Amino acid sequence: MIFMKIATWNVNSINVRMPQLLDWLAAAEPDVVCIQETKTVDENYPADALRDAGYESAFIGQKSYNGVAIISKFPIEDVQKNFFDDDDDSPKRMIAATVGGIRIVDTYIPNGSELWSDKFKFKLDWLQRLRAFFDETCDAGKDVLLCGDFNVAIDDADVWDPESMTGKLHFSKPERAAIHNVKQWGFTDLYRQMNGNVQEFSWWDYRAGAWQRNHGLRIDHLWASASLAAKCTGCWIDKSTRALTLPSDHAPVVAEFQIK
DNA sequence: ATGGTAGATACTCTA
Repeated sequence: MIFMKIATWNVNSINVRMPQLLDWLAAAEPDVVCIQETKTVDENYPADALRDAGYESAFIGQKSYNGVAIISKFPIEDVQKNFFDDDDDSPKRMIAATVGGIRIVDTYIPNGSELWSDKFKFKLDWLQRLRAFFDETCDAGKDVLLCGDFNVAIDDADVWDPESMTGKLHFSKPERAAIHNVKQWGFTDLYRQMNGNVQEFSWWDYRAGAWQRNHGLRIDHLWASASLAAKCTGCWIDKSTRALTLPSDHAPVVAEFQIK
């Protein structure tokens, strides 16, 4: 039997988080990690240090903001960076690649800022384009994995206080409808499939003691097509990194698959 | 059209 572990982690600056990332790679031994918010231009991406740790990289970054990477112990094939209708000035929020026969799409879905803002419109539009990307380039009958920082909580069990969160950013009707439309392409939420309706979070704001009070949200997700979901043997949130000094505000989420 | 903190860049924006 051959197992494959695939993780998603918003590291909030790959260069700041590099010591923690290397420690976590050694401890958790994932085969693939989809990384978000690298926050660095490609010239400063730590490809050599990751290669020394046993991981090849595909990455697309920019100054200060955004940036995504897929790192893997196995060969990375057929890399696509951003959508076809993006240009050089577009925020770097998507990278897709094939690893071990699985089409992996790593996304840093826009935060949206405020519900009345242009950035929120951009978030909804970006989610429409993500759905179109799957319609145009992927086969729902094959092994496809969508993962990343979705910046959307799906249901009540994904938020620390559903009542106070309803209608707020990350849990408003329009963004939940837009992410649901992406899911309708043919995805299964692996965390829910493997854990039922338990309440657990993947992100805690740096402010207001959110971590200490467990005021979190589950906004980091791994969604699989039917054939890939059937191979999943476990999915968990690794909260150990969030308790470290100077942590990312997001915890890694891991899924394990039996691929043979 | 809030304050709390963290990160990158250059003292403000984004999350």
